[in-house]
Amino acid sequence: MAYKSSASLATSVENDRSEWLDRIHKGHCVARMEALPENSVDVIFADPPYNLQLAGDLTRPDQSKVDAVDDAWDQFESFQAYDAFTRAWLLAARRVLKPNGTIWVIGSYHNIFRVGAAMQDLGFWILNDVVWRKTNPMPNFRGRRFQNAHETMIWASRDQNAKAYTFNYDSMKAANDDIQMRSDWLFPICSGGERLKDADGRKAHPTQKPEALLARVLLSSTKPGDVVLDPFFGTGTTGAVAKRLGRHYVGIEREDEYIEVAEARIAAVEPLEAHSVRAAVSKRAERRVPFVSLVEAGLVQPGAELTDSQRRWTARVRADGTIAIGDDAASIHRIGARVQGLDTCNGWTFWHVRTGEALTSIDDLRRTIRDSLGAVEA
Amino acid sequence: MAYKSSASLATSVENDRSEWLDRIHKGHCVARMEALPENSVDVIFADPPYNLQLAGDLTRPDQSKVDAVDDAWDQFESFQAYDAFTRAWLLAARRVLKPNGTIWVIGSYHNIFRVGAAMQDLGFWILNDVVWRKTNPMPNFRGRRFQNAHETMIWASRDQNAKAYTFNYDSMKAANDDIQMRSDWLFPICSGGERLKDADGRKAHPTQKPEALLARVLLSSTKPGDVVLDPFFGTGTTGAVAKRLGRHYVGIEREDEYIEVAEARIAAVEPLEAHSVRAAVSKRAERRVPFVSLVEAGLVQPGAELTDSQRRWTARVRADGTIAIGDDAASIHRIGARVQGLDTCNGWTFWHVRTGEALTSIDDLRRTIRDSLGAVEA
DNA sequence: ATACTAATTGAATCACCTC
DNA sequence: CGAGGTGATTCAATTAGTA
Repeated sequence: MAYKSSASLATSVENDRSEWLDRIHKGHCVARMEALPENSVDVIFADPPYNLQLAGDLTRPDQSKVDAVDDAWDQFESFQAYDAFTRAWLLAARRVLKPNGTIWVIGSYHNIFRVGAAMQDLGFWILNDVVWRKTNPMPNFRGRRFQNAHETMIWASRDQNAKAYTFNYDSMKAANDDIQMRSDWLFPICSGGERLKDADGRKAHPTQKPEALLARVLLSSTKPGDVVLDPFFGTGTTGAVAKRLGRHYVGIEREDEYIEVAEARIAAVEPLEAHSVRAAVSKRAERRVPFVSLVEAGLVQPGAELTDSQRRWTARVRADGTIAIGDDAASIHRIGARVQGLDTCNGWTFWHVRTGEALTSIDDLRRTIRDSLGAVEA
Repeated sequence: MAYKSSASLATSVENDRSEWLDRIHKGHCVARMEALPENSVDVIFADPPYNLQLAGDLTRPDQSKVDAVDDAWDQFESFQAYDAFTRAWLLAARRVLKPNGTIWVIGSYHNIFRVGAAMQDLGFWILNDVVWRKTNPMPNFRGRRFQNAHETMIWASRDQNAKAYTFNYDSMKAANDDIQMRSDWLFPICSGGERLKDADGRKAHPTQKPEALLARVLLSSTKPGDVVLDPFFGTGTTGAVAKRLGRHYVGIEREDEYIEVAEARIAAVEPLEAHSVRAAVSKRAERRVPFVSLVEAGLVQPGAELTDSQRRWTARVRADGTIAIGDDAASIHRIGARVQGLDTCNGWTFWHVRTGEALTSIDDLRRTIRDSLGAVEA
């Protein structure tokens, strides 16, 4: 154990938890983690650079420029350089983790596959991958891909054989209307009053995470009094939520600017009373069911005819969930509007399918789907 | 091209698509893909095995077998073997893919991170990761983890610079009630009548995917008549959906048992009519109509005034199809950009003509021209 | 103050054709 | 093959501005 035989500072931090607990440590994550005592941390939450590799500028349809994450800390020369960085901090993280500790790492498709593979290579044992579905993600402005509407978190134990890690199954289930908590979570992105701003009103950090996300992470996998380490502390969301929930935090951050914001933020946090440290689960969103789901579910066949309640117009259903009159194909709403010469139309109530002599509104068919979805957040 | 100089079978399959198209090829996926002509496939859908204990599927680079064992070192060994297997089939897949082709790979947290990292290492360029959220996933019986309620698909182009891959943005958006399709999709798992059973009533394949999932994959990223390859064909979901949607399929499968089921299944599929399976037309694909055509058609008179929707600026139409403010004449786009102080502007949507008190966008006039052209051509 | 409308913004790997 | 012109493209929330 390199640590025990090293400098007096290291010995002192090991002997006196107050010297390194509930504090932000300035410096590089690897060096600072190496200075912490091994087997000392219950949970790690890590939000490492995503290595976005953005090329040119991107403008919205109104020609305004998208504020890209172009900070120096997100730039790597190559995948190899990113992998080396990833392995280095994961190794240092594993050393400070208790044998029954767990680690969360969040990322996007740009980096999460490399991170996940490195975690497996280093001996971490993946317990779940958890998808953060954003209620309000940024659109895809050029229409060249699917809207990138989620990020991925990997939750892993230190070792394959660690069986005594903390998972508060019952509180997760209770918080989720007595249905076990799924691996896909729905939260808004961090904005509004929660989003930290600098003196000029600009966002203090480009990638601040919502507190609700961190709260569910900590409520699911830590106990009150546990030690939570965040090696990419930023503006301190992990620390703020940990303090509020009665957990200890350890933050590591390189940028003075972020540290300053985080210190003030955490100082203002009032810990909840012990008995009220419970899950705050967002209310279930209303289920939106797109028309294509009716086709996919077989409730409406491709090629079937839709008609309005007066049987004045008919349109034909296509496999991709559009409907067509002749070669004019678009959504149920657009076609409904077009035949009536209107700007808008609620296709759900306008269009019907024939069932024998009678007509059934496709809105009624949608109800069938909604009922079958049951507890799943749409 | 190694292929062209190889055996006569290979030459014949290259020369005659009917010898390898809409067929199931029995054998190992790598060997069978190597026997297909390069640059011949539009889209690949791959559902590779991810049971790390499946020794039979895993071979070292030298093709020697790996013993599946479960202590830590051998776990590492089997990761190595799994990576070698993954790289081998991905390389073979990349060779048969057209330059603007795309590939879908589905997996769970057991394997998807290794697969994704390998794809990036081999030069594939990730376009999206798409989450399949299951409406009815298997519960976590021991209550030691979150319910594993999703799987992950990676969608990638063959090369970083491939910009002309197929993505039916407008189809996806129209099918989703005119909101762009997100990266998280909600579908039930494959069960009930869709789930194929053997003579004893047991499921014919352990990981049969729902047809609705494949339908959205193919409707989003292929055109009618495209060639879809599935190197882990199983019971042929990809083939059945491809045939139904008017796409060609190529299946590769090792097990006779699965091939038999798949053949019968696909034979029973009735293709939808052509008009039901076309993608919604995108504006990008529409015939280009230059502004001067509106002048030539008499829809806009030389000397007429154009104005923006707020009536802030006006420009005068000239007989040559340019527009002018004072002596400053240029295209509808250049002048639109100039008055707004922007780099670019879509003059079609920016400029309007006065019709009495109201304004009509010149884009609407263009539609008139396009409609009349369509009548001539169609 | 209140209600409505307009503007802003968020981890983004975001054209294509012709000359 | 590179330069330059044409022209396609956004969802949910918050915040600012206006009546």
